[in-house]
Amino acid sequence: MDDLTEMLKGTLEGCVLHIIDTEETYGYAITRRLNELGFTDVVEGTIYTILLRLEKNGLVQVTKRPSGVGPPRKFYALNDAGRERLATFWEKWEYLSSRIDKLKEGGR
Amino acid sequence: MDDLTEMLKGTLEGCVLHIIDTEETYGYAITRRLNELGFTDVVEGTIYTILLRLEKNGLVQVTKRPSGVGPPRKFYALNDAGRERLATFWEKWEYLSSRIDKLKEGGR
DNA sequence: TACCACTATACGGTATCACTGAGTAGTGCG
DNA sequence: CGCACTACTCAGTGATACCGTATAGTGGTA
Repeated sequence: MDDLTEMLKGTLEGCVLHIIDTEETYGYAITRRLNELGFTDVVEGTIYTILLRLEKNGLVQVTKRPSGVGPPRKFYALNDAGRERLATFWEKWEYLSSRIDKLKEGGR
Repeated sequence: MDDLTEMLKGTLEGCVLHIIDTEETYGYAITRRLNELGFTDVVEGTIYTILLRLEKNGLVQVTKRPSGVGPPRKFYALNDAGRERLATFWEKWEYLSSRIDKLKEGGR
């Protein structure tokens, strides 16, 4: 699938929030997970900017832990604000995708 | 529904292309149509920037016609490049929305 | 030892897009 | 005359994903 960059704006952050919500994890692993899930072109740099933003906006709790196979990892977990943001994301996504699908069906 | 701005990136242009594809129409009317379809916060200025971009990128054919109730209207119709872009948009949308839905279901 | 691959994060800069706000202009109605 | 509605333009803003480069730890191999 060619360039999804623009379409990912607003949604990629939501995907990251969702992954963190299902399991406390770190940037490198999140990137690999997204790649598996079909977001094949997403690279580490993109995810790290999102994670730093989440941290700066107070949506996550961060824990640094040694790795054994490389530099220490920063594990992320959602706090209450993060879970709220995630819920809002899904609401927006449902709203938008339903409108788009309706538009496609030619309905009004 | 509160701010959808970021999530609309990449998709709003596709919606405009779709509307133009179903009927030769103009900016003001496209805005009203989108408002009816649930994109309640979309305003004229946003649509005009998209239309000018489509024109600049050679995806539409433009015809100016007098209105009777105001300044002349610029009617837009898709050309071959525009129809191709629209098809690509739907492919991307299907791809993205299927991945997001799968992510939400917790599937892999 | 030296080199490379893989793991892991940070950060300055860029492009693109939706959006804002201000301006111009035509018609009709009180 | 002023106001509402119609209709378009354009310079500037903010948010986001992405790129390129840098740094650093571990382990394998020549």
